[in-house]
Amino acid sequence: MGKVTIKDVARASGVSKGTVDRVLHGREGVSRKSREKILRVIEELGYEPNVYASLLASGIVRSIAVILPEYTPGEFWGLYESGIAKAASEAARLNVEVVRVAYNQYDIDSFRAACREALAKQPAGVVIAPLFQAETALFTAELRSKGIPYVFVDTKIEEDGYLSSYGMPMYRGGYLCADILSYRRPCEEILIVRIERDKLRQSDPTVGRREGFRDFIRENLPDCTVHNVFIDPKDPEGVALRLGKFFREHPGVRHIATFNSRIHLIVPFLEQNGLQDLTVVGFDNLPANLDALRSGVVNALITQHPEEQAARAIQDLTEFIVLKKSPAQRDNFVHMDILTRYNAD
Amino acid sequence: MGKVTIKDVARASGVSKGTVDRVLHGREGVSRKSREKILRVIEELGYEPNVYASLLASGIVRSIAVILPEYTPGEFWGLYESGIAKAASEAARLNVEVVRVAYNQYDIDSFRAACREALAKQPAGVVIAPLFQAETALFTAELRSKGIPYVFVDTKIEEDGYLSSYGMPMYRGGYLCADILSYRRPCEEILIVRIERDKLRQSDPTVGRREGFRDFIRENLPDCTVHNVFIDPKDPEGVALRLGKFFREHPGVRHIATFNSRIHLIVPFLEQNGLQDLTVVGFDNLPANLDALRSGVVNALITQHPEEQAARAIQDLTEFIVLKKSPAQRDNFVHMDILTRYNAD
DNA sequence: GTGAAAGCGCTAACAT
DNA sequence: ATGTTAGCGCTTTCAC
Repeated sequence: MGKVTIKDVARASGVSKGTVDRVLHGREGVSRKSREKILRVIEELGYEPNVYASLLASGIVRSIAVILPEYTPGEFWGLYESGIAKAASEAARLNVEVVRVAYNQYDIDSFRAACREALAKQPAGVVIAPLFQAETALFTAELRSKGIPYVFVDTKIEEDGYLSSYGMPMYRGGYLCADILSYRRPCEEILIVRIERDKLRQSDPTVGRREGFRDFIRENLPDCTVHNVFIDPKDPEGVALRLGKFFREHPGVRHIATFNSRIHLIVPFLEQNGLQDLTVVGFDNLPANLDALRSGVVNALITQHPEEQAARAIQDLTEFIVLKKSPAQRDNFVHMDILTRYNAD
Repeated sequence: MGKVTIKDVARASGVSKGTVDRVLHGREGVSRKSREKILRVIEELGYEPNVYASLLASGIVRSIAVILPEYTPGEFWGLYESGIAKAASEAARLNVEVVRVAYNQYDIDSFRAACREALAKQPAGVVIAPLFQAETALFTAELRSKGIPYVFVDTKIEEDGYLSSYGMPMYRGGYLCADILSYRRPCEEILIVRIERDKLRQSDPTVGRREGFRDFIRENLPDCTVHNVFIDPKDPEGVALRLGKFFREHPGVRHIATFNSRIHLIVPFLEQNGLQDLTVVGFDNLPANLDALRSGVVNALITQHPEEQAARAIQDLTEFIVLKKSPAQRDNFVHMDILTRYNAD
């Protein structure tokens, strides 16, 4: 059972292992007669090749291109790294290497260039965070035409050719955010802090959260007013100025949320102005966010698990590429965790 | 990166591969000095052993015991076979063999004996369908004390030591069954056909379905009467007699369901008595059930995917045993499919 | 066309 | 206590 080797096939066919290998890989230079005989024997004996031994001997290395936004240390996209590293070392055992391609998430040309660059590496598979939807659709069409499998992380786009997808349910995340925010005390006004530059991006990944948030408010706190303030991450002074102005005009606001990972950006302002009696909720376990959680400035963080997304994306691709095994589940929503200062560690 | 081999470690340590292998496996006969040097080099070089090469060379074979109820051809538990076979051939590539242990699902002593038998095979892992709950708890406690991982299929028991579990959401299945049954036309009376002998079993796996069914009726068809008829699968004539009696007493009944896989047992009776204008719903895609679906006697089947459960259970165990990889998800509910004559094939 | 031989990373039996 | 060797199942040169 399953223990038939190439040697057995060779012996039973009256040829050498080399010849069997040739027909196994459909290579030239085997007589019609031998080929047929060998094929018959394979059938009879129920021979199945051992992928692992094959990989070991051939040394064929395939690569998976991982296309993600570039980041500076401490930013959201950096959270994927540990998962990528872990999965990469597993994949290495199967002769699959992981190559990184980064793009500027605010520059579509950079995204296009990243796609070209990835393709140039002749990957056997691609992991991609599709921040530019239309552009991604063009790229995946090309991947499909080349027969290259791909998986989405962070979000997916509406199409049907991907191997699997990993992401967080955005709408529910926003809904949950509103729930947590209003849980501790009644809220009549909420401040949403948003990123100025996100307006530039074709697809703002936080729209789903915004909708979920809005629906929760509509259903549960119809009298609550939601304010927006836009800030620029690169301009800390500007952040302080805008928030200062806002709180002078709206001194009664006691609830703040962000729909992105940047809640930490407002921490200095809150600390410097002694604004302690607030309820502050954000997303993602960036080191800076966790610090703010521990110090009590931020009350709760909703986290997805980017490292898990990355690891499983790479794993799915690796297994598909070398073992031809399809993932157990195609669309995967990672679970959300709610972190407070009491379970931050 | 990840490409450091035992040879590299040997060279850098100034010893032979053999010695490196010895420390890698904590075997005797290495000088303190060499051991420390080698350990240091392993650390520095970031050496990680290649499991696949190791397996290939050692030829160590581990086994997984699969403990399921025995069955005769065409019965429910036979549906697991194809999944077991498939997973077994995959596992074989990793030197894991699957051994079967069967028990009589109506005889607790037989179940106990099966557990003993499985244990005697010194398995590296166990797959089990826990039809006897209390008895299973005792067995898994023993597995835990021996450090043997196990996974549940079909149902799980309430404890916390299993590696993963696969099953169908019983309650929802029953709820769905009632929905489908009452979909086509109003129903005032329903006949549930049950198995006489299931009373004997300590845990009837269909109770969950019965509850879901009952709740649907209560919520949506409060005026509907539910009848029960008990039959003995081994006594076809008795089946006909009991059903005949029932329909003489309740000629208005137009809806029939089972909560187990045995809907096919009532097909001969329905055919022989020309009872065509009924709505009949059952569970599981047994060959006999599919035939009844195609011929129109049964209107719908709700199917779980036993073969998928088995395959994934074995896969989880194999990966855990040889690669130390934990399953992506611990509790898994397989999806339910609704089969009618139009999508039976 | 085909066989023989070496080698992939690792293990295990046998030397020394 | 350590090195050498053969071999796991398969691939890949290199002969013939």
